Amino acid sequence: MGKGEETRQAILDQAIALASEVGVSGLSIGALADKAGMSKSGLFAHFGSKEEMQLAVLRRSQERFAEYVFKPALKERRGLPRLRALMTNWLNWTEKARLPGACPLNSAANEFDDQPGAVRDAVAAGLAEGRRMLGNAVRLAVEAGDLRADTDIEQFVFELVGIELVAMQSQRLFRDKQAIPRALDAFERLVRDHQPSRKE
Amino acid sequence: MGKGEETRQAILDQAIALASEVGVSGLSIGALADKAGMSKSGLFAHFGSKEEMQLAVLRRSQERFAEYVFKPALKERRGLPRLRALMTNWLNWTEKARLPGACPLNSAANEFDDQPGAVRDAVAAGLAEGRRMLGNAVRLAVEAGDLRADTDIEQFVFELVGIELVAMQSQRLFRDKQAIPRALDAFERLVRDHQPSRKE
DNA sequence: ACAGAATACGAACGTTCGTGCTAAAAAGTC
DNA sequence: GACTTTTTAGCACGAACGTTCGTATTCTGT
Repeated sequence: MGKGEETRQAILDQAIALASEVGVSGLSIGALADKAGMSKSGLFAHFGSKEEMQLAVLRRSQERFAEYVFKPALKERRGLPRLRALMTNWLNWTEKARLPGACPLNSAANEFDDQPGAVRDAVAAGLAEGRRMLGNAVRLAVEAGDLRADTDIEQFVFELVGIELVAMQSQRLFRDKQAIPRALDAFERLVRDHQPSRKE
Repeated sequence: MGKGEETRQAILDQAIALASEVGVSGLSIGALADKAGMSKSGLFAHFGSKEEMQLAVLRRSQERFAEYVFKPALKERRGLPRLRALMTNWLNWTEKARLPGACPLNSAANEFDDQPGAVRDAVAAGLAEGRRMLGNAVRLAVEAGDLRADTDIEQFVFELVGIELVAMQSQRLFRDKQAIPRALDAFERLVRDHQPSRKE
């Protein structure tokens, strides 16, 4: 890895941290350059445009997300244990990744949902992939017999995402210490509702 | 109502619409002045500072929210019917209010959760009040015997908010037509889980 | 109709925005 | 160690940002 790629990665690490506080659209080249300890134009040269920088930040965020949420969950047994691990990793990942603020992907989802363009597309694709992988974990839980066979997987994922979103709002906006416990309670209720009947 | 107050209200109506597309922090005085058909300085004089304008927009959004979500729900019988009305009104209110984008309060919640200051405080207070009123409706449903007496009201509201948030993300980011039906399904499942036993 | 107040405008402020251009410094290659 | 390529800094640009100020216009009460 040449010097260029090295500093590029360092920039992106700072960028993720900054974006988690001010959002992806609030990420300005000048402020990021200051934080990274280099000149505006020097930093700019790595990306060529602000939009390209935003896309790079999103890609990097997604990598980190996979690293902190999906990868460790693979150690758990397919089915409910893995699904539960996914959920708890998801609820804690920004903290584990030492981000000072919110999940950049989620912030960007709110900022760009009405701004057509490449950034919006990337955000949508990123979150869609997250839902897809979550759906896969749910499907495995069904196949393992941990959830009822007639479970509506998309609906299940839909509700999981809702639990995550409200937990983040409660935690970040209201500083509610009970946010994660409440989210886990909601998760367990959801699972209980889809428990296979005993005789199966 | 003098001329001043009149145009001030007109400005705020435009501001809510614009904020629903670009967010409350993305709301710039110049762009709003263009949209309102007046000069930057003329508009600015109505508020004295950008922050004051943002606070006015939030207050106005909250009024509109109450008008479209809470007020019509009062026509329904206390208990489950009113709660259901609240939920459907909530899921559709931006459309009913003819906002071109998302709920400004929700956007602001994401933008300001890491930006200490008066705006953040106002957003938190606004959403907290929303949760409180929702909690009140849940409590009435418990008292009416529509929900189990041991219902954890805060937890119930928590899950309602989650349903709303994921519905908005699905609708706005993914243009998912099934978002509202899925949200209503989730709501009915939540209600079913808290149904009083038959013999009571 | 007229005086006084309220409201709106245009111009300009200093700053920051994203983005080029050019030259210096650093890194990689032989 | 010289040469080439890559990386960084410096400077400037036009535009937009929030804000101030002085002046013009429009409203309001009498």
